[in-house]
Amino acid sequence: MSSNGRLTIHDVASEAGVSIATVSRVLNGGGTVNEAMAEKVREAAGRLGYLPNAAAQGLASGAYRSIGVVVPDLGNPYFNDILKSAMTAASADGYRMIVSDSRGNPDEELSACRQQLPYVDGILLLSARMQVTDLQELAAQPVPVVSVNRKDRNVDLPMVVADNYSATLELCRHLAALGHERVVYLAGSPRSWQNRERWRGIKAAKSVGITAVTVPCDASVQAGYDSTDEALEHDCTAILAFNDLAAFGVITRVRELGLRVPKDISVTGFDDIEIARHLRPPLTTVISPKVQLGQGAWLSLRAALRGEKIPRTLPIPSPVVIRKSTGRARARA
Amino acid sequence: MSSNGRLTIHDVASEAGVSIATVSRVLNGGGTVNEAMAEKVREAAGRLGYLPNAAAQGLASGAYRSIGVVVPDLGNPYFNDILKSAMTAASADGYRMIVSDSRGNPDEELSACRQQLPYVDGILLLSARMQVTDLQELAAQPVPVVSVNRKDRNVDLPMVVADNYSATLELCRHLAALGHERVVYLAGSPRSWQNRERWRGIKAAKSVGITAVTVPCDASVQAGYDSTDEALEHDCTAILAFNDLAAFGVITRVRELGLRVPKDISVTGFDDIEIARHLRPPLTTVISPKVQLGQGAWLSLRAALRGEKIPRTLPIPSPVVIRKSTGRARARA
DNA sequence: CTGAAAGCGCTTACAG
DNA sequence: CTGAAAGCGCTTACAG
Repeated sequence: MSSNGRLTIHDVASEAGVSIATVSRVLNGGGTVNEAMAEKVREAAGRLGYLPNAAAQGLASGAYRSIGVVVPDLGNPYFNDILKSAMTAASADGYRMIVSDSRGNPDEELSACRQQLPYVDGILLLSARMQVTDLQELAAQPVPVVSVNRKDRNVDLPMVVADNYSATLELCRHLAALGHERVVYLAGSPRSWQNRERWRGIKAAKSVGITAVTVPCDASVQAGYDSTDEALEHDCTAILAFNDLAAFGVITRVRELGLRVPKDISVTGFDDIEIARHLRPPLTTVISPKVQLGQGAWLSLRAALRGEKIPRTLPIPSPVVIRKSTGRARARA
Repeated sequence: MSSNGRLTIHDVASEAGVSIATVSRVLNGGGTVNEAMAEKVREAAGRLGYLPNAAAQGLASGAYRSIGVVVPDLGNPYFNDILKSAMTAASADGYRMIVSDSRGNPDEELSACRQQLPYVDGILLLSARMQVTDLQELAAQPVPVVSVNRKDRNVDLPMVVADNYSATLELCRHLAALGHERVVYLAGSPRSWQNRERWRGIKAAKSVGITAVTVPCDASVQAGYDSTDEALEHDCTAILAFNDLAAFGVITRVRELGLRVPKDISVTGFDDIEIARHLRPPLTTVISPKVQLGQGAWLSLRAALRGEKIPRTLPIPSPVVIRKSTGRARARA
């Protein structure tokens, strides 16, 4: 046993009376080993409770079996659900995850990636907010990187994205069919690709007769609550919130003002988090395919690690869920 | 540059015309180095964009600068908030985190810890559900482990815990003062230490005249919703939900049944997540000190890494927040 | 102050 | 089939 009290491959080797090379072969399935010997090794390893040092394995083999994940905000359930799904898939393949929180800061995002590069096999980038040139820098280095929910035509990286644009356009079609013409979009962060895509979808809805204005907001209940008064000044019949949390805030405030949802005003969210269907009225929203995004991200990264050819963009559909927070447009003032 | 395309310390050394030992000293501040030489090294490292391989550093120095974190459910915002807070503190000290999700499974919890042991400097265990004997096994090995929100008198581990017992007792005192006598506790997982502590607090409230029965529930909106009918059969005047999400479900269901909160029945939660104050009525709950738990966990672990003596238990107060979902008890049937 | 060398715990050609 | 040895990219006594 080494001085710091942890077992090494030498302990197992001497316990089993074989060389460390044999121990390594038995435990990793490399080469062929005499079955009796193999059994002795397994037995010794089991008795001692030996587990190989991953850092040493990585160094020796050149494969660390670990991937770095950079997240804008670990406190946001949306990212956590994607992270969880990716982690489940990755750990089934024997990979562990080193997680960094960039606190929504583009610089920290890049520096976290750079730091991880020398000792991970690949990197998963969730909703990257860094500059295009920084993304290009990452695309140029030898460690595979997969970008989730951020697409850029000028970046050569596998990109797994929810189809925010089509989803939002679909949401608008639903509103148009209910007679809505003038809506307000409560926007998320301008650095967020998803926010830009949603706004693009809303603008495209002009083709179905929807005119929209933007009011700055954010991805929280409080932000939705706070932005509602300004939204209502625009004499709209529907408010499209950046996400479900903000929509929750909108509904709370709208009711405080004595208005009814959806009779006086329709409200929509985005993501379909658990509480969406429990709100009163239940929220019309868009299902953000978090599980598929996480799995797709891992599958893309794994393919890249194996040197397989993969499509540059993997768009994942985001279906609209119509509930009770949207209804026929009232006549405007 | 090595064959896999990543820079090594040798690249920097030859670029700067010095030995790798000198590069190491300059970059780590070990020993004294001639300033002109040091400048050349820094310049070369900067120009090449060199970053040391953490696995190699860990192997050579015996300190991996990484800690393992085992979480029951990465999809639960409660754990994420603690994780985020601990990560912020740890990364300020130069430590990274390897995160494992045990999916609420005690066996996976233990095996995740065992796997991490050979290549991390310490382990953070959130709301461990494993058996006492397994915890004892972890306490016995050389890598420091800190347990968050799980206390056991028979385990010799630093334990950072929210004072669930006192908080729940306090919550009951508040209800007693409003005339409540008979309440229902919608319980969380029986494997959860926090659940057991909350129930202990409620039982202790017998001293202030509160009688309670337990109805099985869980930590989600849906579970709260589903358990409400059974709770109401117990002819109580207040329902104490395991957490805020469940309380949300309770309120939704109670209103569907035509009852008013708090006029007909009082409802409380636990955690004070963001939506708690946005519910109608705003929820009386308990602040779960997630930030302090995360920070406290890191400080304890850091102290252990430094070999400092630390108190075995660090209890963190959980203040009650009284809002509008609790009111005077109605006369019972 | 600086460098050559040993060593961290593994894997993997290379001999035999 | 098995072991001795080189090497992964670093750090750190040890000489000088």
